[in-house]
Amino acid sequence: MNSILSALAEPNRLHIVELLRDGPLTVGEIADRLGLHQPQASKHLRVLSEAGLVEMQPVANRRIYRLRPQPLMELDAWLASFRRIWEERFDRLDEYLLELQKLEQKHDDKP
Amino acid sequence: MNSILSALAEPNRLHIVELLRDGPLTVGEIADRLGLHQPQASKHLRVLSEAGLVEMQPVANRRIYRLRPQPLMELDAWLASFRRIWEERFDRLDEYLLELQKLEQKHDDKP
DNA sequence: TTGGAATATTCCTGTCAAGGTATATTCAAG
DNA sequence: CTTGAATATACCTTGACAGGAATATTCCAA
Repeated sequence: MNSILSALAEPNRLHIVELLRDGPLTVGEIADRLGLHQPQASKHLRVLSEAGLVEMQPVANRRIYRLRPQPLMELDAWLASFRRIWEERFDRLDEYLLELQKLEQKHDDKP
Repeated sequence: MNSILSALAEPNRLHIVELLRDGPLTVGEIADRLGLHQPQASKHLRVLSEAGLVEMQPVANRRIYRLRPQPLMELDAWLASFRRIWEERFDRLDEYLLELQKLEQKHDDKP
């Protein structure tokens, strides 16, 4: 979960993932479209690869990179656990304020 | 989108967000549960706040922090654009290989 | 078999962010 | 008004990471 998020947190890498959403690409094409030098593209792809976000298939000289769905599915599952917050307007602030108040009162009790 | 991801990429901050999923908390409580010093907790909350992931309401001495759904909804929407990839087993690798082959042939044509 | 294209790796450097510590601020209670 | 609790901020140091440039590797074609 964490390696996924930090992989996606880098703007160029996020951009790469978005590029690959439309289909596989070679390193050179990715570097071109992002205006990156080839080594930086390779390095970003390495990070994405270690996070499991992409996989590579060599074809002669080139390396074709494509998305792997699993990490995105994990992220989706994680997000799902928050969905009630916006679907049910789940808040609990009032509840929490009451609890705080109770704690204050207990604190005031002299034993 | 980017500030959201980099905010969540830090393990302690991800943890804070998960804590707040169950309801609002004060800075001190958050620091306690994560085993953080109070200043670090405040700093992480600042980052989360700037990313719009949390909001704060002062109550006397304390600051109560709670989740804000919107950024998580944005993340969800972004993820949605990838959902076809794993729902339809969308791949396009074969397509792409064919395209590559065509390019090779064109490259071989002597004008 | 030699050359050039495509890619990965290495080394260097600068920047940024996180933790630690000290301090400032605000508030309630006595 | 003073004290202590809760929180935010500032400053410093250190480690991680991204970009740049050079180089190694692999493969195809002539």
